[in-house]
Amino acid sequence: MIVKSKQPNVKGTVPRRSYRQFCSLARALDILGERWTLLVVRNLLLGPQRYKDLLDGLPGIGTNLLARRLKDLEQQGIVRRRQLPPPAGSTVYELAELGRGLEPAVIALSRWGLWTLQHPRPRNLFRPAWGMLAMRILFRPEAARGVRETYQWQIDEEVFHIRVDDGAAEVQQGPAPHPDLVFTCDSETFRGLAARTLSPEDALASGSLKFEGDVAALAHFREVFQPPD
Amino acid sequence: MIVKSKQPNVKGTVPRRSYRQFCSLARALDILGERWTLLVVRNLLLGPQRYKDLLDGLPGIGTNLLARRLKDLEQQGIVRRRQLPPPAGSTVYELAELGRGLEPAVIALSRWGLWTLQHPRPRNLFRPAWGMLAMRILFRPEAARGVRETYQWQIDEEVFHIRVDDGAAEVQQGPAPHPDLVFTCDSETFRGLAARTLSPEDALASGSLKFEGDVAALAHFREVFQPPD
DNA sequence: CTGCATCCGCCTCGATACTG
DNA sequence: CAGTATCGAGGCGGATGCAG
Repeated sequence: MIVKSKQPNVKGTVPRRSYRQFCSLARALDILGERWTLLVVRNLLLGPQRYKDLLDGLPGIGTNLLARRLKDLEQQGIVRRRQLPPPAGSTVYELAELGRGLEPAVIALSRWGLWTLQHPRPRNLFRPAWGMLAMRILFRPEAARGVRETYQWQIDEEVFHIRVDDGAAEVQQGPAPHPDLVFTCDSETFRGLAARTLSPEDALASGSLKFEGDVAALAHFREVFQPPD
Repeated sequence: MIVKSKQPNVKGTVPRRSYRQFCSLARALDILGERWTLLVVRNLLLGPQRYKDLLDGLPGIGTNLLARRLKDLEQQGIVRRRQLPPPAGSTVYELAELGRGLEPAVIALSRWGLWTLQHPRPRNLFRPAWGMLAMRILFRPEAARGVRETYQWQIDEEVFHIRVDDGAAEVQQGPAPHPDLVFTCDSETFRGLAARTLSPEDALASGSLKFEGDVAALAHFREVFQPPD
């Protein structure tokens, strides 16, 4: 005789599959362990996104699956659905407190995965937003003591900024009010920088990477975002 | 026309499902994101395990799935298969360098998941080994400066130890040579301690938790393994 | 056009049985 | 003890439908 461990599957109240272990890792994976879930969180770490933005930023996800993940994440209190004020009026998804608390875990997993970028797969896509995650990985809090600067990155048509404030760093999409430094490059160059297969020196020397701003700020940036070698 | 992105699926050389993104998080999840994989790593973080130990420590996993996960993890260089020297002679699985590098990510995810233990699910199982993971989470490096002690935990029939060495902590299964402190309790008590629904004071007062050793070491332990509140 | 819902084929998962 | 073989159920991926 087969005993169903799940409820009769009332539509909308599906009791998610669970490891049924009293363990914080297992419980975390009950919530985040399904396919695409952590990648949705990754994309939302840069700021609120519309449904369409998420679809574009998650190439390969099915539109149905994205909808389901967002619904689950919202129900779990990780993601919040919000209407932008007029005249925009569009709905955006953003991380709730619980979701923002995932940053350390996302960073830790990404840092572990850094080695894989040395062995690139043939047909892998790249988005500048994912490269900004690498910036978050390379950030060294102890080297940022006393530093209070904002760095802006313009990669092709996309803009991001990093706000460093004395040991803390925040990476967000969009321009910053008064950046101390503005970098400009194309997506290909940024890809190399993020994967550390292209050194900043070479990129600056070849002109594929340009910067505008104080030279002292550039020195700070290079000091603060250094690989742990 | 439908283009198959995968190879003809030759047995043994299956090209694993991939997000196909040039992103360290996506690549990490290509390797670790499938069901049970990180839980296998969690169990191996406490030391080498036989196949049977892993099956017991991962209730709910199918034996076929465990075999497949171990094979994949070994091929990825995360897990190593090793024969114990005679007279034991049994095969054990242990983490390779790459696998040991996963500890920060596992800790980070577990720490995020700690809040879930306040809302226990009805039929969730518990193993002392999972509680030792909580110990690793509660460890505060800055409070362990200058501390160089070993704490042993005897939970029902299982034994673990924690070696603290000036800002670093290592949690392993089995007894320690010369522990500075030995705790003894049953699984139920330990579960409450790990979930922080039972305070050490109450446990010691009620006698469900006993300790043997130096009182100064007990003070150190309490200082070093404190919640971040 | 955005923001989903529905449908369908395939592949992974989970449970059990079985073998060296 | 240490796995392999088998098979049904369900999650996933891709295409398409549809309402605001």
